[in-house]
Amino acid sequence: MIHITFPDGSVKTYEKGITLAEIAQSISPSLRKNSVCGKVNGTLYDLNRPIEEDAEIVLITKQDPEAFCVLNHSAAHLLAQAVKRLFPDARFGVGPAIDEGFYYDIDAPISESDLDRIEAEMRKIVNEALDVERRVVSREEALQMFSHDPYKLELIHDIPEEQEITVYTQGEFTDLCEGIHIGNTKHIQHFKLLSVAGAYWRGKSDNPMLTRIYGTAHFTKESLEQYLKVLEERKERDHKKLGKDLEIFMFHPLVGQGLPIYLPNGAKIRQQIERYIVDLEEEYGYLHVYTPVMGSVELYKTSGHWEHYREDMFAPIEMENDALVLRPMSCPHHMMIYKSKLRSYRDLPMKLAEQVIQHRYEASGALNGLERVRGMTLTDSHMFVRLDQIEEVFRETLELIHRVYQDFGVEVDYYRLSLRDPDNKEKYFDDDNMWNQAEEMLRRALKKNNIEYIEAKGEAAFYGPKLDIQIKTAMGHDITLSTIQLDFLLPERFDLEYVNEQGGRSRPVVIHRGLIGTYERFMAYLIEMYKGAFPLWLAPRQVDVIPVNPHAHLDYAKEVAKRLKAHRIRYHVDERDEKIGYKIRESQMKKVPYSIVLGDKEVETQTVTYRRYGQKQAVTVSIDEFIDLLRYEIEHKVRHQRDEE
RNA sequence: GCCGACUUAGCUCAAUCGGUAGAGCAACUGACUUGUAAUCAGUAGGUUGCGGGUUCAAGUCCUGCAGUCGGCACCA
Repeated sequence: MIHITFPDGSVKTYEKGITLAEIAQSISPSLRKNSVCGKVNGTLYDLNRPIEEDAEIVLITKQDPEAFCVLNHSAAHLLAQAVKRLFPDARFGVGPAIDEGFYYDIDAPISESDLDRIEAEMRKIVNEALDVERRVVSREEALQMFSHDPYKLELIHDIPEEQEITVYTQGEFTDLCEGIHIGNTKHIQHFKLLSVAGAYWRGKSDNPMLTRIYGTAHFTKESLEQYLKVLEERKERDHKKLGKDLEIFMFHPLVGQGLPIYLPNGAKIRQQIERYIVDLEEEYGYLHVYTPVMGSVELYKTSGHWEHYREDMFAPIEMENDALVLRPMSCPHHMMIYKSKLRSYRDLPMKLAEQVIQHRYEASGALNGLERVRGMTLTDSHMFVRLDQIEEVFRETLELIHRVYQDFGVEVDYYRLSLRDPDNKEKYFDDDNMWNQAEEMLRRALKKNNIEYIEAKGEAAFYGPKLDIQIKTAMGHDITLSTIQLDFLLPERFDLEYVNEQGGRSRPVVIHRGLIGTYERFMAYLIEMYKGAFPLWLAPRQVDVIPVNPHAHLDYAKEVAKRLKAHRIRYHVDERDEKIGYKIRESQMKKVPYSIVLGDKEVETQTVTYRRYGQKQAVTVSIDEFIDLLRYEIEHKVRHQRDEE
């Protein structure tokens, strides 16, 4: 007999070898039905794995987040089994659960058109109701079992000696796997295969490419349908689609890949952002500069960028006595500004800022609408500080970032302390002392500001560690929006100095700061977040002025327009001979924040009747009240909710 | 760059087995004179991404290239 302790502290005795499934059943059949797996003394257990000794147990039910992961991991095995039946020669890589579902990497000639029949085969296996059995095998046995599958063999060889090797079997199919799994294939009822893609074996581009099949599995039909609806909705808010519909930006092959053109609407939005940023930076004591879009190759050799990023730069233009590149970043230019005269400790911190036009030769496959481009503008800053100023500048920079986030409604997903990978001597500047010092300083600054963060090895810049602020886009992409980077290297490379209090020479530290990343990526992010319905202060057109009868009410419309213009409100008077419904519809589809209708009633009472984008009701107010309303909303950067949401 | 899919009018999409490229919206012209999400009629709009091939005949089949998208790798 063994003693089982439950989460509430109660203890019961059971036969040795009892399973979590049986324990759950003994409590209530519905608990058994709702359980997916469990923890035994802190270790994840399948429901049907025997418990051999006294243990504390926790049952994991369908409502727990881990359960979704277990279901999807099991769905991945189900997928693999189906593929194996249809493609007997298939070889298998790995097939984990991910945030929204699962995938399996498979070496087999599968294309999107095969998904339907693979899915049908999966349903067949579900109906076969195969038990899923866990088994511990010896290393030799494992090597024997997977002798036909080079990928699995590689995985087995990488399992540490002391670690148990487990396999899971369902029907004729066995997979190398740590678990945990759902006990029977019949429990995987609601799933869908979504797409196929190429993926390098083990994520290394030197390795062969496998076919990755993505899918998603859910416990209920409703949950699956809701998720598929979310995917549909994402398509609707894709910045590439909205950017075209709302005439915000365009690309054209004749202009060049990854080189965006801002249309008048997009230019207006960007202009508002730019004004806002520049004003705010001014408030925070930044000094704005302009530097050229090119730089000599020598400049980038000095900084070290040439050595590290040469491949990702537009090729040099060879001139009479010089070789020039389109600059991929502005750090070296700003270093030169610092160096242009002798600085005193009293001059620091010196915060240079610029809206930097820069070009990077991104891989063609990396380009993605405005999110990843080759020609971009970065809100960049380089701050030259003394060692004792690092913490204060860091704090102030965080404050600035958070203020911007608040005004735009940006939500932080997580903070990432990006560190070097000490084993990768190629990628990172080799000076342990410098790295350790910089990393420690960043950690301390983060702690002082009560920022919770994760540490990520191998994410640092070549010249130093950084804090990256990660955002989840409406499309589900994880992007770095802001970044604060500590740099001891470039001051060294450029031999930067200041005269210290003792009259000697000291070296400043450089803090690189990205505030909203590039305008391009930020625009993409905003379009998706706002679903194209920009808040009033950013909207390219703020008010549509619609006379009921273009003949009878045009004079009044123009009078109102004149008042709007006096307050720098961006408006358009719709003079066309169309019905009101038609013009309102168009105004709403263009997501103009305010549509105002002017007819006999308004002329008589000197009022306007407005309708807010996305809302149904019309409100009549005096012209003054209307303008006050607009001005309030612009000044406070109000973000609006829609009726239907 | 790699794997896969896609590319037809300004936009969204049709075109059966290879057999005369078509619709809605937008644009333009005219009528209607409009009170909150599409008034009616007409006109024009195409080297089907670009090039090569197979065929009596190619939007459709084969092939090369380009671009876009979904991923992977990359991301100072």
